[in-house]
Amino acid sequence: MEQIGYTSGPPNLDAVFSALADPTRRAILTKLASGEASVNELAEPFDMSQPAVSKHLKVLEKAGLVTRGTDRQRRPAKLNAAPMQDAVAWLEEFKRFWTSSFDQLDALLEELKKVDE
Amino acid sequence: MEQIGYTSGPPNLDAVFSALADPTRRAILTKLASGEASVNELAEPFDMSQPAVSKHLKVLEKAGLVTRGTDRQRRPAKLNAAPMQDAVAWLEEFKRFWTSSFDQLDALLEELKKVDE
DNA sequence: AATTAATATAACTAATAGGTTATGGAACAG
DNA sequence: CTGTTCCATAACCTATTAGTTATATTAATT
Repeated sequence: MEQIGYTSGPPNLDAVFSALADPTRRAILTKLASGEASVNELAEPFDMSQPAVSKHLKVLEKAGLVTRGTDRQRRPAKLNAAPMQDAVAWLEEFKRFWTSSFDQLDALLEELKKVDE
Repeated sequence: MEQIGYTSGPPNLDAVFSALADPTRRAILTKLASGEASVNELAEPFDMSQPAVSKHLKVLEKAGLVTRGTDRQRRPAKLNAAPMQDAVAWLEEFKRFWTSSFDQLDALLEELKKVDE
């Protein structure tokens, strides 16, 4: 048994990091953190057309960060933060590895000290 | 006094997330976690030309994730993980906010329960 | 001084991103 | 039915990205 990731399917780090690389999309996600929102609601604060926001939502959907519902004519966007765990996991794994390199360096430096004594 | 960020200058989240969105660049960073490396050393494992790697390094430099040194003709790349803290900070802040929204929802649900009693 | 090695830069290409306006379609409201 | 609201899609534009090959630059070697 092998732990593959926190989300179903392969963790698409490219898509997640890429989705997070745009300030409009980060703002959308932040807004969605307080609850579902319709496309128009999301578009309102931005100096941007409705289709532009729809496109951003599609990018977020492909990254798995957003799902869409149905409520009358509205297709409210809902946050799914799970894929962010993939990003966090990569960063933490990186930090762990990086730190261990540092530890090795520390060990090496300790060795060198001993030789000096 | 206000805490602006963990790195000097404005935390360029766009550049950092964008830099991390490419698998080649993540691999380069991972390699650099074990120590400096020359452009050729970095290019070797990839089926990719040297100029392509130089370009990736430039992207990483602009994101502040890599600095370049000088050693004879080599210009070794060195990891600077600090800007990753900006990404981590955004994700943690997001998680915090998201969680608090959940707490609010919990509180609301508790309220609704009470009304039901 | 000439050659080699390591890297950068230029010029080009194809694909993708991020925006626009215009239009289409589904779900209501009257 | 008719019109309106909400959203998606199409077609288009421009800029950026990620790669290429070819060439220039810089430092070391002989």
